Amino acid sequence: MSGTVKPLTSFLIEDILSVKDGTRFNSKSSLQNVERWKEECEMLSEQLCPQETGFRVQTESLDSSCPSSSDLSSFSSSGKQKRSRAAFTHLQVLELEKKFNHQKYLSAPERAHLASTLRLTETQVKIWFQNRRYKTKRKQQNFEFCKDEFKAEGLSLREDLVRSSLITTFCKTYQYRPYLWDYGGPWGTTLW
DNA sequence: TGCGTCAAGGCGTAGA
DNA sequence: TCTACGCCTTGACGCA
Repeated sequence: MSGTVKPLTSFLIEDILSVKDGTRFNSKSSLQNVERWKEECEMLSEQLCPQETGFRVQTESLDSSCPSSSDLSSFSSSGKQKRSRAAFTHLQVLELEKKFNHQKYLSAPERAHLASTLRLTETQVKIWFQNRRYKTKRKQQNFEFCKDEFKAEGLSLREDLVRSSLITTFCKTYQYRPYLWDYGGPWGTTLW
């Protein structure tokens, strides 16, 4: 795992989802990211799946930015091995998200299959799902917390969430749990 | 440069 | 004992 193989770009889950829903992430940078991501996906699709439309995953298309074990040779100045952080490609995340939308847990064979399809290790897929479940849970908890707080203040939730500037200040207080402002996600319909 | 995000590390727990 | 999980933290990275 190393940083020698750089991903095409950085991106956010929001970037992917805001392609479908351009109204939610309308900041300048978000739009730029979306455009950039669309271009990259189109490029990849053309490159790798010339006869197919959309963003179908093919094994060949997932030349992961996931570092190989041979890249583990980066060391810090102290001689300690530098910790690396793999950055999955857009398509990998897209497929993982799609799978997660259908099932929150994978069996071993399913995980193995998904891992080989996406050219990731089974551990990476396992950890991704683990982190994803935790992220969703935190988001849910955060929402419940905010909801309770607003109820306590006598505000009707959805309208006032939009209207009131209180939401800004309130949730800044809880910015250490950023997931509330993530996209709707698999359980997003229960949130928004 | 501070901050947010996220893959991965680490620890405790449960089930087979 | 092994494996996978939840929970929380760490460290790398990109952005404003």
